[in-house]
Amino acid sequence: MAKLSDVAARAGVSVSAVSRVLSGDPSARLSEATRERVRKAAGEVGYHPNFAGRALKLARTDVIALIVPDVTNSLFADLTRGVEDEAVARGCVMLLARSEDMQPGGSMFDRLVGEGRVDGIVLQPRDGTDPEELAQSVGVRAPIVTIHQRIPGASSVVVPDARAARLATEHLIALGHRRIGFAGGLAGSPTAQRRAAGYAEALEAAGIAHDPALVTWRGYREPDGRASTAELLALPQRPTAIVAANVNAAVGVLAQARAQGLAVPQELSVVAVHDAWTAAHTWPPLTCVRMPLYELGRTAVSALANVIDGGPVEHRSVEDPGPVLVERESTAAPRG
Amino acid sequence: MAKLSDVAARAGVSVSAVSRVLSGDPSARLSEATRERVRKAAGEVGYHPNFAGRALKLARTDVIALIVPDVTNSLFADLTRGVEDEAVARGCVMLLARSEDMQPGGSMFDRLVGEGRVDGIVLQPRDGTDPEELAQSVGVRAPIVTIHQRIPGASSVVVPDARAARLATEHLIALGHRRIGFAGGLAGSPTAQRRAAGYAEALEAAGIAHDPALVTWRGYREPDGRASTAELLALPQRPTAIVAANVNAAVGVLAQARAQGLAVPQELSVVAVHDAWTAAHTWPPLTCVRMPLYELGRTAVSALANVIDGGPVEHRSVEDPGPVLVERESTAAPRG
DNA sequence: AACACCTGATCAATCGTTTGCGCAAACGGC
DNA sequence: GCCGTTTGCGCAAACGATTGATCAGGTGTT
Repeated sequence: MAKLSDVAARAGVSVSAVSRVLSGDPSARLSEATRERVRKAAGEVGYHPNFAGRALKLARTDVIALIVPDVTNSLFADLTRGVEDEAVARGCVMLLARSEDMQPGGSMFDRLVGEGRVDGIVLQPRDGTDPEELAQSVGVRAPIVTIHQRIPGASSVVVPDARAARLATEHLIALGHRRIGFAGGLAGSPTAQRRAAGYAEALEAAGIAHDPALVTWRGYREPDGRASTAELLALPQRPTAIVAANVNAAVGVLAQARAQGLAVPQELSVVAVHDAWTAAHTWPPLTCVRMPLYELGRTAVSALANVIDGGPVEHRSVEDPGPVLVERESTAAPRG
Repeated sequence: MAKLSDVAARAGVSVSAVSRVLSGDPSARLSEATRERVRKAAGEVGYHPNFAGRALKLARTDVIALIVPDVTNSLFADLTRGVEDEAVARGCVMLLARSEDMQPGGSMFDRLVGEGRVDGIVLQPRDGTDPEELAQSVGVRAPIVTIHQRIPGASSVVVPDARAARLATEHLIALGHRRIGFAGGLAGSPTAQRRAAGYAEALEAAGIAHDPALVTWRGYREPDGRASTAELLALPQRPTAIVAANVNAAVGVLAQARAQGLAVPQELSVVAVHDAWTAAHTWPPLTCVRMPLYELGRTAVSALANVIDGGPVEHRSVEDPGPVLVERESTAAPRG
């Protein structure tokens, strides 16, 4: 692989001259003729700056890591694109890692951060992790921004969870539903709490009494949605509609409804927070509230860049675009 | 961040002594007392070898890249785990990249390979890419192993596609089906051809005539499955069952069947090659042939390690475990 | 007493880039 | 024709880890 000295030899100049030309150093005083010769020589030998040499000198890798609980969750498609687009726009490459082996304090975390392989981290903590404990083990060892959740001492970015859940709930109310269940996330999860709050707001605004029995706290996975639904449908006065706090859980809601012989949307309406590839291919296709996850990714990287550059800890919320309702076929007016 | 010289100062020895102790150099002559002091000092200052320094000296990063067409496809969950497990077992970290911006010759490819950020690449070419062209642009610029598909000059690893399709087809034949459609991948795709061959083998073994009209070549995505199904169901003598060459396409098969008012499995049986999270949550849940994708990942990394160490180009097929049929609810005996 | 030899550890060069500083030559003002 | 400034470029010192060569003492042999 061609190096600076190869280019220098070919162009008949010194290594430092080449370095300055190629990095576009504005303070460099070099004649246009020389610059041209250098660029030509670099092209001819196919020069690419050596990553290790540069990283060693600059103490910067231009790599940022995106760590999510499960890389293959279709919900992360948009997020991933957003992170990558913004990273590329800033001249960085994105390293995607699974958070299973990425528990802070774990050996993988050490390899990334401790060995200086990445400049910073965008971290989506696994649902149900304790923020204090997380902050402890992450320490100040690397610039980090969390998404969906705050941990002490680190920047964070969130999406308008409350607004989204409120939108979903209002959609059901507009259809005429009065008894609406909420299949929520884990009680400890901040996103779950914000979404539950949005649900409550919508009910209150419509003058509907808030019945705690209609709210479950199971989690975001498919079996959680199933369990929540079983619980809600066992109520003496069963709901005519369910807001699922997550699209994966919503798949479980549909499954449980089918298992109990309830037709969706005729006998039970279902609306989910989040949209994903899968949502359009369930039966019936799920009405969803699309969240600005692409922008979440871009914003997170932008916040991370600030921290890397020594900026202060900050907390952002992605407000534009806001959540938007995507109507499919899982919601309808209640019967009778 | 602590460096070698910090450890050396604390232990009262030279930098080289520390390096040798910590890297476990067997040819090093150092007293056990010194070794102990060095290890203690390293632990106290929290030493982690600097990635860039090491990479520069050794011309090795211990990073391998996994490049797939779409990171969020649930089919890649097992593959990803396999690649990562084997990488970690060999002391490497995995860098996961999307192949959209990873077209060989593209800027991202240059950054990974040209700048020496990775030691090698496990590449799953996007379906329908031309092997010749791909080989051209990849060149010999990096150790590379492809999966599912061969390109000239590079090692490759595949799974038993023919056996899998044969297994799926035999399952339908055992249920009593005689007129079986095949919703295949793109005609140019090697995996699609192998699967179609397995389908044909099963028919022949059962003494069923092979009707080319029953075989489509649309692709592996959901809309492709839908289109294939529409085509097959429009046949004068429609099939009673369909083998989908891919689980995503199978979702499309289900959707189209539903759109045409056909009950699955009563009026149409569906079986898919590949298993994934989604397959258990469609309606009805899909009968699938599970492929050894985890082992595919491990094998690919192992083959890549060989190439990196200067070994010859080789082509492997993952035979153990073989494909296995997972019966769910989308297949049944034909009516009447 | 002279010699080789082994042990335990250090010296110094090297990987490829970046960058502060120095040094000529050219230039302009008087 | 002298001096100060600008222009154009090269020298050399980092960055942190690895490793062949080297060296100072101690031990054993003749």
